[in-house]
Amino acid sequence: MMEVTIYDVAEKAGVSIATVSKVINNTGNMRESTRGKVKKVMEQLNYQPNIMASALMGKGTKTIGLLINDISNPIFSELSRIIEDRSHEKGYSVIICNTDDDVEKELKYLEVLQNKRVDGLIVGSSFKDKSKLNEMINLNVPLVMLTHMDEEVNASKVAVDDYKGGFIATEHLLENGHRSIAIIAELADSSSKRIKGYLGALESWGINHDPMLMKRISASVENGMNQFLELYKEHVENPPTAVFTSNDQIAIGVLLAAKKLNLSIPTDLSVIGFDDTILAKTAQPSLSTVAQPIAGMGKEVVDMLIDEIETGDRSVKKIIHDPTLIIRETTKVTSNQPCINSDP
Amino acid sequence: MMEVTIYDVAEKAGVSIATVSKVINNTGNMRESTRGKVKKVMEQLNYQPNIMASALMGKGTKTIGLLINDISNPIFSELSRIIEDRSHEKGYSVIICNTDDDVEKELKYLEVLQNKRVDGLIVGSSFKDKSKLNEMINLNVPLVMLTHMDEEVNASKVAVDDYKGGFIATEHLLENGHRSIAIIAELADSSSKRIKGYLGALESWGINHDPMLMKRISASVENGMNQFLELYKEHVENPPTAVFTSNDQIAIGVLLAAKKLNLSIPTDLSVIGFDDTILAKTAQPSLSTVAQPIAGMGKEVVDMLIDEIETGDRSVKKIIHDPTLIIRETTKVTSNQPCINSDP
DNA sequence: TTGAAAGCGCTAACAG
DNA sequence: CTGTTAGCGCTTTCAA
Repeated sequence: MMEVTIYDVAEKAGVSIATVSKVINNTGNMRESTRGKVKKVMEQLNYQPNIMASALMGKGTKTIGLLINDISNPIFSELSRIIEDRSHEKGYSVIICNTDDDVEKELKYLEVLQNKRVDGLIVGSSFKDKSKLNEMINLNVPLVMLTHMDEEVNASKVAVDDYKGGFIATEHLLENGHRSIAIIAELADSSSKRIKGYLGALESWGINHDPMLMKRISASVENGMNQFLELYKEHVENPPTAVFTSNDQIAIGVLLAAKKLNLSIPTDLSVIGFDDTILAKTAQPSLSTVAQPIAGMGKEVVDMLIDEIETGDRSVKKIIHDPTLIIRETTKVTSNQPCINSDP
Repeated sequence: MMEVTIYDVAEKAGVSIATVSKVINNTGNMRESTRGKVKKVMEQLNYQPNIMASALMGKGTKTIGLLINDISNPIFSELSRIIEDRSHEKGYSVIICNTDDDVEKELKYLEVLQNKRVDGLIVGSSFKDKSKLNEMINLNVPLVMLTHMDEEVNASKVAVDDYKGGFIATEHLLENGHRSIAIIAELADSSSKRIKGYLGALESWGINHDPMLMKRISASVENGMNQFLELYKEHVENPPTAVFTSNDQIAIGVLLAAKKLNLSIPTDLSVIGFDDTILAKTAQPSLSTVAQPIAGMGKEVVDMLIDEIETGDRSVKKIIHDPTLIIRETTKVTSNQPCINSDP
């Protein structure tokens, strides 16, 4: 059951291994008949070039590393799907790494990826140790950031304008008459920008921000639910009429909590999420949210990375997409009456 | 920015590369002081052994291939998370491949994975070309099937008892008084077993199966919705009172369709899904479903595979899990009145 | 206890 | 147009 090597095809085709190598890589000149003969033998023998060997010779591994927080989070699984598809189309495989926003894991994965000699990296998690990332960049490893716009990292990036996303979400709520708007955000860099957008919108409407209405948690449906339950308990006498969450998972949690509390949506409580994942579309009532152009971003990020890999061009590019407000049922104004204004 | 190699370490430590190799692999005997000295130098130089080179020498690549239909499907993203975690714990990386149940892609990925010399394969999609899989097995490639129990493939497997799952879901519906139960199943092997379970339950209750109530589609929320809309149109005068779907996504689609049709759940229509993904938990009303022990299965499958890889033991093992019926709101009997019986 | 040397499968000058 | 040859970084006898 020995692997068939370049020597086997060379022998069977009656040529040298150099010739075979040339037909594999489509390089050099040679008689068409020779090329054809070799190709035929390769097929007959079902020959598969050993990437390890060619990688050893300085060719790439045709593999990229994808660092994300957690693939089971719909935003990441949807992104990963696009990324894997596009990479595969272009002849690359992708190794996934779930960092869980954990410094140890981030470093460990970077190390693993490094000694597997991946051709490039897509960093889709808010990396804790930016210096390590810059170190990789200095090592000339192609690397592009996805979704996270850390200015400290000197790499190409594709992301959505998080500030704007937070702003339009909050503004939408304000336009619907809400004045007491809570925010539950996850503990990640991108969320900070969304929070700033929220703050910015409040300010531009001249509304004071109540720090008690801002909570930070790690992203999960359950945490979202528990956090809102708690927040509500803290404000029973004067609960917020709307809540903006930094992602859909948390928003779904809020919806679940609202159900427990017997609050009707959107009358008693309006909710708006972020990401426009499948969860937003399938929620009942369907979830208003801020959409990121997932498909486009996923494609761009691999195109940028592969371009860096193949051309060697390391110039830093940034693509920032505008987020889109998706209004669904959780923020619909059901009557002409705006929500009860809880402004003092 | 040259890579540091075993030669650099050897030179700086004043030993031969053979010695360095031995400390890398923790093999051979040598003076403790030598080992310590070499280790120190490796750290100083931040030396990372090149896996390509050692793979060339017949050592593994510490990489496994994961073939699934579509990572953006929650059941697969949840499974992948577990699988990647466990693999990483054991020192392996995982390359994901979305086959989309497409023969071409399956074959293409197999080829790619093969010439990347992955150490083993987890096949979590219903592979069309079983012979190709058996071919890999004959090539002595460690391979374990996940979720799919194709008897034609001679490999170890971990799966859930799909027949039983279909049976208990349907039986639950029957116990709730339903007699006209539709089934919408995806076009995959595992679904066939679920369908057989459905048929078996009907039969054991002496209910005739109406072929018009059975539909096959590819899995997605949208397809589920459209299919149910169509099915309903075909049966306006006498619609089914319950529907069993072969996965949660389709069930969510049915829920969405029911909303459009103004059917109240579970009174007018009861729905039960399969998989117990996040979609089932967050649906409103929450979705009854058949749970697979995702976490356990994910762990088992990598443990089995890595065991095959590392021990060389190719004996075929099968682990079949019992599914669990999860009753939530979409099949709750809300009053003492059972559903209207549409039996002739 | 250590090292010299052969070779894994492939690429890339360089010769012929 | 084709082949010879010298490595790529590592592992593994085998000898010292």
